[in-house]
Amino acid sequence: MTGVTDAQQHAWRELVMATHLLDEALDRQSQRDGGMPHAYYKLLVLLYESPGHGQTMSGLAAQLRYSLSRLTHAVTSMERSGWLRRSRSADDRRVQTVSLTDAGVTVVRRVSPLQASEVRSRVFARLSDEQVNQLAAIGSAIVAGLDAGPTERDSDRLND
Amino acid sequence: MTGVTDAQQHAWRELVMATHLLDEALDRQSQRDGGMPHAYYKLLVLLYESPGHGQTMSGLAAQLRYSLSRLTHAVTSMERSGWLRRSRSADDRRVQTVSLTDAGVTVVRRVSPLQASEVRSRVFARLSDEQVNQLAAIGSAIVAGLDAGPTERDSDRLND
DNA sequence: ACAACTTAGTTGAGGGTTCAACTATTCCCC
DNA sequence: GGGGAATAGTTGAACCCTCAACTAAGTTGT
Repeated sequence: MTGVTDAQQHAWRELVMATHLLDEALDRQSQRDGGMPHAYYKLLVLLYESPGHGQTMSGLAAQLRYSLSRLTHAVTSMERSGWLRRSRSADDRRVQTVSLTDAGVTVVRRVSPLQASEVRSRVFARLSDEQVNQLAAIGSAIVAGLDAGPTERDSDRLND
Repeated sequence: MTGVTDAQQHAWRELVMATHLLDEALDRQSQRDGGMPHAYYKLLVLLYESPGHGQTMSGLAAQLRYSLSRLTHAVTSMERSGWLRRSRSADDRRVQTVSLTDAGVTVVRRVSPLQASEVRSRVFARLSDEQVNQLAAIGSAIVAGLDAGPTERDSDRLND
């Protein structure tokens, strides 16, 4: 008795398909407009919104929920592309501070309106204001459920 | 004037984070319980639910919204793993029919309850019945907006 | 002050996905 | 019935991500 209702089953399938299509659409658009995967673009945007357009590797990884390894590969690649630069911190020499270059700032400013327009026309055009609020609530519940790794799976005390 | 409201912005960020965490969680779980990425598991499930546990490449690709190339690579890999088998159709020799092996059936039956339990405890445990219905509606609106590729992007007649 | 531990980040191998080019078969139709 | 065009699927290279092992620098306890 796994106890998943039909309504849950249906919602689940829609959700999984929606996330699949969303990921594809985002990647394709970031690739087309910015020449990078969406995961990289999110990193640029986060840097853009950070004080001084810069942050440490660990800080970025924590906010994006990327592994440090993934972030290292990403930063290495984007550094080659000229969008950002690394610099070792003076007081703690393990720490790398990553910051946007001018080219990085430029690309964010160029791509983000395109991204916004696409999001608006392909997603929000079909949702009522009420659904937008529902989506925010549901999204944050899902984030809460998935964030911070696998806890107890078998014991499962939450809902018996 | 990109015209994205604050509420939309907020909902968007929750949605993007939720899909990111969801993808990661699904992949990690499929990898742990079934030794394959979630995209592969979805393919097995679709085959499992198909008449005779079989379908053509194009049929699978269409229902999963995978490219044929992706599907070819996936099927090649899963054939090596022994979960499915290809066979060329007799009447149209371009067509490949893919079908589950006994091992494939077994792995679906073994993994799916684990998957369901995880989904229930990590996602649906935090959503009310009403939110489940809202999620289904929102998910299907998003699928509708993203399915069937980029149409007009600049003209954007839907909402002016 | 030295060893053990923790924190910050890197590396490389392995596997998955995309994209563009390609083969093979069937359809259309004149 | 033969020459395009469409359909079905494959291939290989490039790129991204994961995982496990690793280096380097700081922290702690004694």
